Amino acid sequence: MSDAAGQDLHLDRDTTNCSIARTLEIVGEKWTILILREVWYGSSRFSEFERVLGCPRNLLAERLRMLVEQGILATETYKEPGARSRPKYVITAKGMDLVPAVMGLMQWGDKYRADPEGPAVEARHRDCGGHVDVRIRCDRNHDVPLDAIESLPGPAFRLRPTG
Amino acid sequence: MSDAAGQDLHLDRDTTNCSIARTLEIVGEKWTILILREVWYGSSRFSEFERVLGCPRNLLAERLRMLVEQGILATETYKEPGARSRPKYVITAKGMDLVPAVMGLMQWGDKYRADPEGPAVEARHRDCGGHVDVRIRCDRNHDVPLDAIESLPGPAFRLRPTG
DNA sequence: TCGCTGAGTATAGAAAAGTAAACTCAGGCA
DNA sequence: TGCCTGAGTTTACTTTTCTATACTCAGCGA
Repeated sequence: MSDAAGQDLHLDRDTTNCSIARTLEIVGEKWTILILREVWYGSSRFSEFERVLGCPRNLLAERLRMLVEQGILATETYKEPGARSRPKYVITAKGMDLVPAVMGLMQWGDKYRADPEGPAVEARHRDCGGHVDVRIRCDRNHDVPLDAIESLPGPAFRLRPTG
Repeated sequence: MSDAAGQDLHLDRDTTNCSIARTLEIVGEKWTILILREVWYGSSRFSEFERVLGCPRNLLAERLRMLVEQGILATETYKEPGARSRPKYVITAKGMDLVPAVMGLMQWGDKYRADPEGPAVEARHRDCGGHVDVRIRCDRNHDVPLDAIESLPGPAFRLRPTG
């Protein structure tokens, strides 16, 4: 964004260790974030995901497998009376850490793509009932406006191998 | 997340007006977020995107067209001395509002998928140099821990048409 | 032991998305 | 006039996703 960033994060940087791209490798496929949304809203069973998402079962199974493999969801078992034990999916701490990203998407949709009445779902602070939103802060506790964020090369910054 | 949310945001809700899904309709396709990342890091020209992303031109053209159509990017012209005017792409306020979502993805990648040395890019507060991160706050200015967020039906909440 | 149920797997055909490479087009300049 | 360049378009091919349906498998209860 800044001139400094523009100069330093230049066109020859190695983009293979980009944190954004690496996250998208895991959650960037269709359905994945929507599955997390449903977990977050309270679903945990295969049939629940299938019903509310209306997504193909083979893709659902594949995405769930990947999310478990990545430690974003974990499997537990549940047992309805008179039925055998079956697996269910619960979110892990690693999965919870995706909440800010997903809430960021939600906040943008609320602002630019909501129905005239407003959003379909509201996020609130359980303790005080206040409406929550996603903000950028710095470690000196300033609220950082979007245009005051500067992107600089970090410790793993590399140039692209020439060729 | 909460029991209340689990009860209310149930399996028969209408998911067609979900803000997360609607945002993903626009930025959920491959390359789109990476294009925004590059705009954010300072690129603006077709050839710059192509070079740093290594993505196919037809998709790049299509994604840029969509981002402009959605008002996330805008076209301007630039002119190198001795060359004719050509288009370039700049981010709009609507596009800047996607920064929290993208920084959320970045933050997760920094935490769980970074190289041993650390992240490739660091975001800082331009005014104080402090490292920035994405946080959830409520409108009474509490810092909201991820497990204290409650999702409730909003004004546009609807049940799915039965059938 | 038989049927039922939730949670999948298997498979096949159609549509959408992605990739690679060749081609176009406009205008400045030699 | 003809060449060069950035910014695309076109086309052909491959891969991924989607849809639909059929099938499996384990264990509880009748």
